Amino acid sequence: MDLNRKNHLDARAKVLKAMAHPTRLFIIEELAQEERYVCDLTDMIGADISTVSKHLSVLKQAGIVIDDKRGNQVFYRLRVPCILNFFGCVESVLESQAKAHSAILECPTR
Amino acid sequence: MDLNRKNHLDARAKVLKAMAHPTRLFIIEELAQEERYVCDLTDMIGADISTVSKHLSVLKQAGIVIDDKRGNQVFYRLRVPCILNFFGCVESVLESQAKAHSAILECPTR
DNA sequence: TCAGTGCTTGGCAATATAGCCAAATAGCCA
DNA sequence: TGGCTATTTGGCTATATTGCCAAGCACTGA
Repeated sequence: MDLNRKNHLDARAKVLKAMAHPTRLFIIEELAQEERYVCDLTDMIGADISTVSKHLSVLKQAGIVIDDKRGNQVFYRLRVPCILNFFGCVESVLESQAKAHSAILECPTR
Repeated sequence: MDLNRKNHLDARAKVLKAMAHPTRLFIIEELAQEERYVCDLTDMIGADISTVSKHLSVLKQAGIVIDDKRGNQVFYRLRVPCILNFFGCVESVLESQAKAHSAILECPTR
């Protein structure tokens, strides 16, 4: 396989991997509504604050969110607002699982 | 967090997780062109056939591909052809990493 | 029925991830 | 300065993932 292509696949896989966790998807959805600071998210998620902080750091590393320190709070927001457009097709996959096992599906029109 | 929402996040995370590997992204791209059988893909990827078979099984479990046995070959194809639409936004994330670190980006028009 | 091809599964070692607690850091305000 | 709040980092254990080899299974064709 072409090295250039390999690098590209690696880069895309990293972004997807960062998104591929329920807590991080939750964070992405919330940040799509409005920016939040860490304690905010921690209350909603109900995990240890250090756990939430680490999830945020994964998302930041992947370039999905950016942080903004104000006083002693750190606010996070989406760096790429379209990130949720993403899910039209994920939803199709999920619907397909609920349906007949061999069908090839139409794509959603968005 | 609402249990219903949690289940939904779990389900979406599973699909993303299945996609979040360079070899599996490669397979998805190839299958977007045309169906392939396992040896085909193995040659292109250059890993052990058992490794490729396991990647295919991950994609199948996630509902992303379906298999079709003909003779003693197994052909795979995408179950949800739109899966590649997915990447417009992933590309934005990648471009954003190449650019100024704090910018909020426009979404691609597709 | 037997050998050969194509694919999957089991088992293993190496590596990565998740989540908690405790400790460290940074900024605020008295 | 000292104490407080908000957040990150280090360290740990439990668990999951990856990729190889070897073994097994399914189909084909002589």
